Amino acid sequence: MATMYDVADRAGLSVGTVSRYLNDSGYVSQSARERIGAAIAEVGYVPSSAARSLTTKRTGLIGFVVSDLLNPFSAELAHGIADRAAQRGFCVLNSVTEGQEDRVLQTVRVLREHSVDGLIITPPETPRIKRQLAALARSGLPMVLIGMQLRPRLTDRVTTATYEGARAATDHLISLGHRRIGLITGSRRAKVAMGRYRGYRDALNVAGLPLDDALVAEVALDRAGGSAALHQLLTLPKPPTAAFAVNDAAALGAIQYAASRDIRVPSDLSVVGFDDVDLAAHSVPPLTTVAQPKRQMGAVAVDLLADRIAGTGSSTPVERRLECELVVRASTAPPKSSRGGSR
Amino acid sequence: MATMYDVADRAGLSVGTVSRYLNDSGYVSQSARERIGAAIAEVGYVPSSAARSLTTKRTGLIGFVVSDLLNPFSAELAHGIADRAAQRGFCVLNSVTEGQEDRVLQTVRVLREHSVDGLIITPPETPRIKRQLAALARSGLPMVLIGMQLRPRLTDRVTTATYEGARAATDHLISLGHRRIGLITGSRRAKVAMGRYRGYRDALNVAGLPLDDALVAEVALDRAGGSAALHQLLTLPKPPTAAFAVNDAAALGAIQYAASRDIRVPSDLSVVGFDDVDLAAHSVPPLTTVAQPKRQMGAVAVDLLADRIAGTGSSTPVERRLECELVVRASTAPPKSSRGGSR
DNA sequence: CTGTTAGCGCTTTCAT
DNA sequence: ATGAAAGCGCTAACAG
Repeated sequence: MATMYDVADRAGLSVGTVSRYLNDSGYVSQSARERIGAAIAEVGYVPSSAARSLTTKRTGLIGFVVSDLLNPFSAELAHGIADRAAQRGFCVLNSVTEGQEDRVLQTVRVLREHSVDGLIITPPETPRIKRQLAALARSGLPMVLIGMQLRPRLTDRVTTATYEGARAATDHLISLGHRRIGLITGSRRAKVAMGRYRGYRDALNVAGLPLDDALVAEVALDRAGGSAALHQLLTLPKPPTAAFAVNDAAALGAIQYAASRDIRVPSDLSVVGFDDVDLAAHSVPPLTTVAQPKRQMGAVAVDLLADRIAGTGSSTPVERRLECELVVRASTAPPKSSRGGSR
Repeated sequence: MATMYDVADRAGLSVGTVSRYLNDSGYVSQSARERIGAAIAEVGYVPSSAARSLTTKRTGLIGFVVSDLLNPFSAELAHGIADRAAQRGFCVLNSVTEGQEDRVLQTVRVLREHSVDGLIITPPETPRIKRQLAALARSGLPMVLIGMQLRPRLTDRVTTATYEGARAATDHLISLGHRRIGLITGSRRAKVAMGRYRGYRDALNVAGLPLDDALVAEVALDRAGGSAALHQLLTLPKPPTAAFAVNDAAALGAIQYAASRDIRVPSDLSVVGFDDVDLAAHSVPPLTTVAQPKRQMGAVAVDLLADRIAGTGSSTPVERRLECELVVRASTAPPKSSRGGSR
């Protein structure tokens, strides 16, 4: 493997000059540039990142810690991260933790041994992890969290406006003319579902609609749960004409249940989901849902991290909140009873 | 950041001893071990990978070049790779090329600049890429290809037994009692489809069934193509009672077409796909299909690569061929005319 | 069993 | 505008 010395020799110059040429630092005459360029090509020189980082203290590597890349959400995130990272001259090391506490910790150690310049993490929110992450942040390792919050804010963070997303979803149903709207959620007390619940509640409030506890079904947020929830909602004395599920899996489960009962979606019942997983576009009917800007979240995370690494950027932790987008597809329509909906 | 010298000082020993301790090479007395262990903890020492790889010429990094991580196939592959890599002490740098020739080349350069110890690649098979890859292989960079073949065999490779998979799929249909089985494929001449076509043909042959050219529909391998193909097959004077599509997208398209024509799958028509994409398990009805052992492919690729990097392993390129598995779900059944099928 | 020392390939003053 | 030389932190060979 050719080194800088080979290039320097071939060009009849010194390594210092070659180095300056490579890094665009200091002066290099035109003739030198040309000779160096030629020499590099001739000897097939490839810089050694190891040697470089030994002196610069930077590796150009960033780590992305995520529970699972099969999940389309994380996969999109990873893409967003990788793309922007490449633009900014970084390579990304993704590591998968399957949501296991010890794997998070272990993976972070491995990443540190590889001297990553920074970390992007979407971690399970366990106390132990939070503690470890806090320690890491204090140690000065640049990092940005996606979604999670750290006790005293010590790192940059990117989140999405799920509250607003949930409101938009509910508003959409309301503007279609629905007056009884079911909510399919996990525990209302769970942090993740919190914002979505509030969005639903406030949308109802603002529209002057009553908040009926019977219309809130708390279930497991998967297909089976969604099915069960809809069953529960439809056996109510006054069943809803629409349902908002706080994730797509549950929404899809609800649609499935409806199909099995010969309830037509959207003519008999409107359904809205949340997340925009890719199945959502292919369900029958295609699901109206709230999309999080996954790609952009990744890009923003990288920007935050890169600035932090470069020493640019605010001295205090930054928080970037990204908008969600309501994607209207075919699972929502005005209720039967009120043809024409609003307006 | 503490260095090995700090540790050595603290322990009252020399860096040589500390290094041996860290690498389990050479002798280190028990008392030394203890003091070093303590010293490391006290100063919070973390080895510098840069310095290490500068001397060892190894980074512990491997690159995975793939067109797209959103695709569940690649995602699974990536998981398989990452898991096994971690076990064998490697970290993986995945880079996405979106199937673009120049991005493959560029990404490989970036990876080389980061001094990866080896590469795992699933590339688009263009001549230019093949040439570049061949050059790379000759340069001595350990690499393993997944799927693709290089002209004179220069690298390790992992493939799957698609021929056998296609035979199994066809045999399944035959054993169910089907006698007229349509094939939905891309160009029979295309390399990828070749093995699958042959598997279909040979299964028919062995069963003593005629190979009817009219039953082979060559179309684009997507949903629309699958739809069109089925339309074509069903307007035949003697339409088939089953169809084998060489990928799931086409199979799903066929099922969709059937649904639109009120043809019941599987009672009126059996359909088999190939790939086992995750939609396959969720289609209506769930699709019988041939699964490739994606996870295992990744693991095997890493093993091959790691051996190559370690200098272990055969001196000539190795090829590992993995079995496919027929996943029987609900899109196949005996034909109406022959209740009970075989036996 | 342990210490010494020469690089590894590059960046970065400091001279020139 | 360019060259010389001192490290960066570690491993490996060699001496002891």
